[in-house]
Amino acid sequence: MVQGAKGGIVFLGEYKHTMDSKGRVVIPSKFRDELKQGCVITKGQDNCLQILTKGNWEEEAGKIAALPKTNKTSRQLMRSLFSGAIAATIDSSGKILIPENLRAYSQMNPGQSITITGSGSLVEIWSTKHWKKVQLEADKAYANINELTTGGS
Amino acid sequence: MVQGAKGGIVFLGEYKHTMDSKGRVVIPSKFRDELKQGCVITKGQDNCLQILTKGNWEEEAGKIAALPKTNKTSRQLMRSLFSGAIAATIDSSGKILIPENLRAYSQMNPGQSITITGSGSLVEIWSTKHWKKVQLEADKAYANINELTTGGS
DNA sequence: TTGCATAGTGCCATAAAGTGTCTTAAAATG
DNA sequence: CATTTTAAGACACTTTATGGCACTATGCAA
Repeated sequence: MVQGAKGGIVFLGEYKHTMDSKGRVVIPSKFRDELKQGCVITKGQDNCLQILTKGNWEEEAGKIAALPKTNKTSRQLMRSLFSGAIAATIDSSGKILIPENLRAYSQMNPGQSITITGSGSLVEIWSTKHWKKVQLEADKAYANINELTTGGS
Repeated sequence: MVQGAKGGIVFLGEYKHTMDSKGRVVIPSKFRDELKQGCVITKGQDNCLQILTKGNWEEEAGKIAALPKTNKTSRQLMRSLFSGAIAATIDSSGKILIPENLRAYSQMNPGQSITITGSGSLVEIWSTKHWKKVQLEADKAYANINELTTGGS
């Protein structure tokens, strides 16, 4: 809920771009203002990557970092979250570099099409090939939810 | 805990490097600034090595050293921690030497691939072979937690 | 002691990866 | 339709990773 504070749901839309030969992608101009003070890229569900604002990241990471290191599960959570994350900044032409391990995770390759989607409080990046599949499922789920919550606010 | 405060979560990402023929490894450039004033390498959990900043080491070691020496378990803990630790400095080309006893502990050999991961307040070094296993487990643990706390907060 | 073997250190050359910036073309805006 | 903004690709430049080589320090044996 805290993450809803200030400008919670700010990222909307779907954008198709191309990863350049060095593994960089252009961030849609509508997202840049929110992200330009710094952001963190993490591994998301279903092989996508997520871009979090600095604020959202700190909230998320803070929770995990506060866990006791003596506990094995805590250590695993830290390893998974922190090793799969990277701080990034948008360069003067609106691009960010996706590190090699995250490219591998999300199956993005230089020269290929990627899709960037706004997802409320965060941004997701997908290989376009993968996005198409996921989108179908998402639309289907949305139709179901609609039935369940008919008229829902 | 001090590490949770502000600059606590500074080490992020996953880097694959090679141990050179003399047992040295390159520290990823993103970690160097934080470590260049001196760091300590220790035996970590799960057969990894950890690199702590000087500050974190002193904090950690202080806690252990404060334990009652009359207690056998405390004495063992001290021996294990202090005998397995070594102060290190990053050389002019970004490398540190991993002493032979720590290489043995973590099963790293000259010429082989090692993986260096950021884990929030500390850095971990793994033989790549070993990391792959640990990473799977860690990701699984993270996915489980994520399901339970969907949406966070 | 001297010589030898081994471990550790420092530095350099090369190649690969990452970064910054510019140009052109396409798209959006008014 | 004119103007502005954005995406894509190209290129030069910088930084980083790796391997090699030479030098030093240390311990051991002859």
